Amino acid sequence: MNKIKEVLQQLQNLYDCKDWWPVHKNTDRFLEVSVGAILTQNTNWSNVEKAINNLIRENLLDWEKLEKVKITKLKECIKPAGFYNQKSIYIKNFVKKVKNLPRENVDRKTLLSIKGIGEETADSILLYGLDRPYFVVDAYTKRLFYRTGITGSVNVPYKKLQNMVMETFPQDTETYKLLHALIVEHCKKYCRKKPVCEECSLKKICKQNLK
DNA sequence: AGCCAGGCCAAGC
DNA sequence: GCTTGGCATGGC
Repeated sequence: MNKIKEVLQQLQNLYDCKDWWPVHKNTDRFLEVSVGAILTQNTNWSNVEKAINNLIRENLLDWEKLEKVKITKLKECIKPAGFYNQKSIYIKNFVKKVKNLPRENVDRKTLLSIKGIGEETADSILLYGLDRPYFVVDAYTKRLFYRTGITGSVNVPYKKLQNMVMETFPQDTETYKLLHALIVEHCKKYCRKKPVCEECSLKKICKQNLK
């Protein structure tokens, strides 16, 4: 039997996740998701929220405004999200490249050509900002897949993990949003860096338990 | 008081 | 191609 199906189906039985990338009302979803995806690189979401709220308060969550705003001002706003020197440049790079592109022309390759946007950030933007069917692989995914025995190493290349999911499940945006949400939910609660295996519902099927 | 969080890039093998 | 170090804040 397929381990990846077993684990993810189990998660579906456990959690009731909704459409989950948080966005504010009356904002450009594509822009807000993109900025959020950059800001959340190796960063806790609560810090990202502070940064996004600063941007909204300063009326800067807007393509034109972001392009024109002084870098020092941008840094000030996003400071709570950490790594603000590089992230401010990443946001500028993104806005400059994408602002005048028709959205149907924004594809994975385009995003990856922007300095500051790697595979996970690109796929997050595509899935949550543009409703394109790309499964997002993150640190949680790698960790969960490794510990449960879906993969044999923590260091499986991004594309390989993504393909595993995309070949196993329907190529459908709602499916990929749900699966990612389930993984995050479970890993935040149980499959943390320091795992809480005793209370974990995957205990019976997880490789960790067989040791 | 450390450790951790929804990565990415550049430099060095 | 793969590994390593640097980047920064706020919450627990």
